[in-house]
Amino acid sequence: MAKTPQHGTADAPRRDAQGTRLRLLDAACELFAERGYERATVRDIASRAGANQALLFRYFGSKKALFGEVMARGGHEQLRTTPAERLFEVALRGMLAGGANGADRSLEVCLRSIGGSDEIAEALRGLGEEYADVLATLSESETGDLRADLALSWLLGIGLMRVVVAKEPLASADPDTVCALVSGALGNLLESLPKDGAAGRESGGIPE
Amino acid sequence: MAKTPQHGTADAPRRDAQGTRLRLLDAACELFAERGYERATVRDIASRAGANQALLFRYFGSKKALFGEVMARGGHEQLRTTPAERLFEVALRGMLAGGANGADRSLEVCLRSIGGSDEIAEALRGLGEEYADVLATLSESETGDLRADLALSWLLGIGLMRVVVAKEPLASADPDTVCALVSGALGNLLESLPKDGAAGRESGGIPE
DNA sequence: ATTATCTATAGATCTATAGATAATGC
DNA sequence: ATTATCTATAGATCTATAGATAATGC
Repeated sequence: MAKTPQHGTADAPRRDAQGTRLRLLDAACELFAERGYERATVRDIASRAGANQALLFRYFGSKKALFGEVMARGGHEQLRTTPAERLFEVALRGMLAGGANGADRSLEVCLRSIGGSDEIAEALRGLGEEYADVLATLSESETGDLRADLALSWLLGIGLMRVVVAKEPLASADPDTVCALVSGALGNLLESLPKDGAAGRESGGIPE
Repeated sequence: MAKTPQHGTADAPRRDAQGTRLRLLDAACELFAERGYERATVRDIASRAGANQALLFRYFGSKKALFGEVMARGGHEQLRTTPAERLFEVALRGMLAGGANGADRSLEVCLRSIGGSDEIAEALRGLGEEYADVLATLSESETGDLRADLALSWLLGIGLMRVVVAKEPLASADPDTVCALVSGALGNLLESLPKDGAAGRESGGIPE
């Protein structure tokens, strides 16, 4: 029983500040997504990271600061790398997958943390702002911003009922089926351009 | 300063167990809706009710039991008194009003309390079950139950973004505008009956 | 005498910090 | 010697309870 390595990887040094920091960040991301901000205690997080609880404060300062780093880390690559017209479906599929692959769990983390503190609501508002801004470009309507908010609301509501509340049959529904139903209903909302192509538009439509 | 009545109503007796119980229930309903289950402490609730904190336990046993009574009290009259085809709009308008009139705040309370404990998620699942069951009767599709869940998800997502997160422009949007946009997009989802009236249906449609 | 109300406090968490311990690098 | 890690605990909440106090009804 001598030399038992406390950490998962085989060749990790016994004292590795950067490694411990990263494991804490990973553990926090998981636990925040599983239980939300409030219910994931710093001791739980440190325990899952195989680290001492005091190190969490040494490396991040406070639990809130750790939450901030978790939210910032996902980096919202999804937002930057996904073209606007595909963003909704990609985000929806990520939510339906529930972090199975390397999906961005930022929205999920927010959903589970709602009501915890005002900072959490602000974090979700900020994240929602970014998504809605992109979605708003899809609609040329005067109410494009509102339509984008409504689309985002649906996305989050589905995540809430499926992932957090586990309402059946939605919780076990096939992602393709859900996507098809939602996309169909949402088509009319986001693409305000009449499909029959009313005359008078200056820039010609770019066919796919 | 003698004889200062501690309670709001003028002619209330100084010792009134039933009255105190009711004030506690009202205060709990308000505070749960404002802050969610976790952040509304028993001392806050007792304070708003103008009662001693110990009475809350005497009359309800525990904070969870009080929450249960609050959720049960609304009685979901909305569910019983509203015809299925109007339920979605009525519930949506209630959510958009945010308890301004005597609207049922049960869904709002749930939304703000999500993530607090498993019992809360169960409460929302149970309430969602009742709403979804009614909404499912609107669709004759094979996926009617799923469609109902998706409609309910949208309703809750809108409540989440508007009431809890306060995302603009949704938070300040005109209820009529929101209703029109959502109803328009949802029409295709819930009423699976083809509008062009495919032949072969046994019961004749009842015209409005 | 009954019982609605109040005081005081137990007991369980949870975040955060101060200071001790021990593994590494020079 | 430096610094990653650990121990112990302060300090702040919050739910819940035991027992004292005081307003009502007979």
